[in-house]
Amino acid sequence: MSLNERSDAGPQRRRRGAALEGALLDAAWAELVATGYEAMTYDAVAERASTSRAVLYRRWPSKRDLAAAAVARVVATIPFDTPDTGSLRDDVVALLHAANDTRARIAVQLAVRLDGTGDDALTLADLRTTVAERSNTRMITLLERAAERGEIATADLPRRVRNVAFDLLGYQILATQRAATPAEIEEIVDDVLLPLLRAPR
Amino acid sequence: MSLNERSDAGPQRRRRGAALEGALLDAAWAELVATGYEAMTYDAVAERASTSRAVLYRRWPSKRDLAAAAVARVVATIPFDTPDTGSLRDDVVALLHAANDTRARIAVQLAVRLDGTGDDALTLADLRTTVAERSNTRMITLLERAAERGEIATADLPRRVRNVAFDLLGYQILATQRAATPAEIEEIVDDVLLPLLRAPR
DNA sequence: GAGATAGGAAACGCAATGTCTCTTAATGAG
DNA sequence: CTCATTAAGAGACATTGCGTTTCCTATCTC
Repeated sequence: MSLNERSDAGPQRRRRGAALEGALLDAAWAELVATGYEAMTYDAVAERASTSRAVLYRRWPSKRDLAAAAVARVVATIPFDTPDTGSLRDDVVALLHAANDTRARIAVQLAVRLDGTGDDALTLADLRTTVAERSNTRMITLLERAAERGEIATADLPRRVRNVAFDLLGYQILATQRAATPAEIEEIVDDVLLPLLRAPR
Repeated sequence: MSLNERSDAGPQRRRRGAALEGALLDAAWAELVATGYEAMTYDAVAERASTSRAVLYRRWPSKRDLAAAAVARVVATIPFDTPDTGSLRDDVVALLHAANDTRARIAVQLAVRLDGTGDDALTLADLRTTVAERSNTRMITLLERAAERGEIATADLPRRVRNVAFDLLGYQILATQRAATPAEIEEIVDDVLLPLLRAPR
């Protein structure tokens, strides 16, 4: 007969500080993934985190604050390495696949949904800026490598051009409410980005 | 002492049928514009339309249905003519300006937000398809004219290329939660679309 | 006129939000 | 170790919006 130590363990201990906050945001994230933003409730998050709603309200005065904090924390964990395949096409395809990750997708969808005004708008602007800057710097690196290899004439391109692949992926995700398929990613790169980069200027 | 005829007028008359439905959707649209989807309530719409919530529920069983119907009705009123300026660049800029209209913007934002499943997903898919098809057919016309004028080599282009301007505009609107500026529209056309159309294939 | 339909009003129940009070676990200082 | 402070967790309460139902009666057709 097995002895379940967990259910017979000593009295429950209260979490405090960072450990508690981590557990709260984990629960909020799990609820977002499981049911979406619309259906997420303070009650559900509190129950999932084994806490009371007052604990949540003490930190995040609104549902959007809580959701934004949960997503911001998860976005920071996305492995967003800079690929180096030796070919620009394959580099960008790999980078777009990383951006197609569930975490990034939910972040994009949420950022668009929460068109906040007031204090929380700063959090959302930060979230969008963070995602944009991370993709932007990596795209610049890929373009510079390609220029060095002679694949493209120059890496000195308008911002619109540098961003076009990510913007199209972002729109794809938002318009379809699902992750992009590998074929869709290749379309973006093969039909739009590569011809655009090779266009005479 | 003034006599206020309106308050002393005969008994209020009930609206019926199409007249009532128009008034309901007008009110829903006004509420969407004034406060956004999140803050829109059945109570507010009913009050704005001087009706009861039951009247709304008899037609639209959920908030999203009501919002979608209001937006679909307004989208149909957008003057979405096909420009003919004699220059592809100016044609596309004009077309993007039309798509930047408040009505279209709110439609795009709402379509993305209401990631429906079940019966109402059809309404939303229709809304997205309607907007996409209208822009798509006009873009094809502009491209064909440009090819005839010799501005571009061919109008026979991948779907991704034909759609790139509208996709980028859509993403611009969603990412910033505001209408695109004229400069942003020109960027899309001058930095991305035109070079892409002239790229060798 | 009668009968059918549906608009409008009011009431009800439920769930989620938002708030408050109280008990007590947990931590740090002395 | 004790004591004081902080805040976690529980529970209760009020409000609001959603969703529904019932009833009265305006409106239309025959």
